[in-house]
Amino acid sequence: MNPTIQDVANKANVSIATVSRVLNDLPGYSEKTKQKVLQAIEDLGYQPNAIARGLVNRKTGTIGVLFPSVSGLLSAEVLHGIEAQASEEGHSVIVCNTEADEDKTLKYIQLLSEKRVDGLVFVSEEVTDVYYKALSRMGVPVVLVSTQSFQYPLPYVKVDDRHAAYTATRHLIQAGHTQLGMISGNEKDLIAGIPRMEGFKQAIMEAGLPFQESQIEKQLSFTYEAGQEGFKTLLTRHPEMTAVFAASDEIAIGAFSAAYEMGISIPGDVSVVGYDNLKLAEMSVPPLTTIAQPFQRMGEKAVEMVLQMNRGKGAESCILPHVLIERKSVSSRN
Amino acid sequence: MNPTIQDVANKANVSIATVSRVLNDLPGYSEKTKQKVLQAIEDLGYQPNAIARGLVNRKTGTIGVLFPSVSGLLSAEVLHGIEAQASEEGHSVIVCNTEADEDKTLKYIQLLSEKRVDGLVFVSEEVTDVYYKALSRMGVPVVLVSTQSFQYPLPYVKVDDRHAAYTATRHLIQAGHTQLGMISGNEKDLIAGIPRMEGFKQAIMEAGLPFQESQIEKQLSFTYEAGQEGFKTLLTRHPEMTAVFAASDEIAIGAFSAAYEMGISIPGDVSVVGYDNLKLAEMSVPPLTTIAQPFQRMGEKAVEMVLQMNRGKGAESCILPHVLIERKSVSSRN
DNA sequence: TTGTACGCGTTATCAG
DNA sequence: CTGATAACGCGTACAA
Repeated sequence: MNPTIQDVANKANVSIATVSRVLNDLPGYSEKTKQKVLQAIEDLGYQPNAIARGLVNRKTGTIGVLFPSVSGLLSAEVLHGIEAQASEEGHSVIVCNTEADEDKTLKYIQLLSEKRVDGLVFVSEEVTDVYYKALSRMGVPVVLVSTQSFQYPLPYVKVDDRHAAYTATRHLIQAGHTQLGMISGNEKDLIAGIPRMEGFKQAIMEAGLPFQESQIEKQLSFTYEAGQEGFKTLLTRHPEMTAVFAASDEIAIGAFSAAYEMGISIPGDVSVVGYDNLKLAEMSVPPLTTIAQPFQRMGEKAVEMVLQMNRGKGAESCILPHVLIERKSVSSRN
Repeated sequence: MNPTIQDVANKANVSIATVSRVLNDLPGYSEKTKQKVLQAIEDLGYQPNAIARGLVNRKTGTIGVLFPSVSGLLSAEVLHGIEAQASEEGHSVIVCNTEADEDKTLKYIQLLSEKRVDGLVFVSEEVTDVYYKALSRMGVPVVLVSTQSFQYPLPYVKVDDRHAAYTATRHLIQAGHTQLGMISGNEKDLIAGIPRMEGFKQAIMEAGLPFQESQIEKQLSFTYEAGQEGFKTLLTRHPEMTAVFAASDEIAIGAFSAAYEMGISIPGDVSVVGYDNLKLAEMSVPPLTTIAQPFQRMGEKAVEMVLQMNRGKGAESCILPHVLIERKSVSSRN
């Protein structure tokens, strides 16, 4: 049905070896035969079969990506970067939505392994030992995005969460706020939970401001609903509060909604700074001041690393810089 | 390196044919040998090579998806549905970001063709004749999502844009509004542009309300910025306006922002209904009343159709139902 | 410069 | 019930 390299060879009156040569432009044929071959390819509408090619080369030109949630605003941006860089380097990407479920994740790793992907990117999820075992059995490069493993030597790309949280909090302090609160996501989360709380605390301590645990409202997730909930309980507990650091943009926007219901003006009564810089952040009223994570760049970098690794070179983990994006949700008290 | 079916056969003292049989549970072997084989597979940690399998079966278990933008909120939801259904049916999906660029799109079609995907899903983009030519050369099922082709017989899945716009507008009218406006996206867009404008007009006519073209503000895109811009010019042109239908949620949220700047209260002064029902819509202040497109279901349906088609059966296009989601951005004048 | 022939890992046909 | 063996489409030493 689809013409094969053999058909091309016949039509051009050469051997398949020669066709293969011009296809991969290797040396070893005259200009004249090259033209004949090219012509035959054109005439037949020949398209090389990447499957057959993959079988012999042991390279599929495909990398797999594991997301805990593909519909998350965040994943979409990381995926964008991954796809761009992969395409740039002539690879394609297979997306997998694990829903943070162990069975599903394991099944996907198995699947990607059978499909012989050249490497994979593991996003925003903790690497448990079962995962690691499955991953290392594949024998292909793996790089982590927006997460990291303390037990296993997997290279990662992320921002410095603690530092970023520090930056956010410091911004609030420099604007003259002294009564600060934080709405945190999951406090069990070793990556996005704890470090951000520590950064918050550190900034406060350094400024010589008083600190007590009740200033941090610990929610279970980083969602909009958590933000609504968290803002309410935080402000009833500490009515004097004048600024809050939200551990994610979604939380921040949830806080906006709660504030609106409570008749609290932002940034008039209380200032808010978020974390992530999703599209959302520029579309809110008021536009959200937030810490930008370079999601797209993170995706790109991860792919670069994977590809570099299976060129034989090792790859070092990297911490990408975060940036504070000033918009309209913080007011100055100076 | 990776154990092959041959290794398993050796270890179990059987032929590769037998191993293949138990692998694909075909009939023809005793329980005893089955156990031996299974044991060998277990011991070796054997994983079938999907590439080799694909070569002989002429089926890769992979489908390709073409998006004009992967980072769009909308694409993320469609992708979610696609991935879910594909995974459900044992397939994986390769994502491609065309950026609505012809060259890129063509290159991707070529790539997917070489990778011998079993079918593909084409999202939110017009099927030009070059595309169609490339597509049909592949000889695999193609289904359109959120778009449709008038020239070519490609099955699609979408909502009835005209009807949905009608529903939205009618909702405004039934709430007692008589001075309606619309912020439209690209008026050249045969799918998302024109039909929605027609639906808007139709609802107004049917209600016996006066209509003039200036009630529709035509923007170039469906973005947030278009919404900001559009709302301003629309309301300066028609200060008497009390309700507006936005051709997308992003436009609606942009309108919220503009309204805020202009000191116009929503829904106090003017009511707004959006279109899409993105995550965004529930997170805005006030929460946005909007037309829900079942994006996830659309993605699912599309892969169902693709898979069904390469089982030999044809697939009919389908119009999925839209639903009006009432939230807080519309006030009643009755 | 060009062609032959083997191998990549499976499935499927056919003979035992 | 089981085992050779021919495809599948391509890359590549090796020979010519």
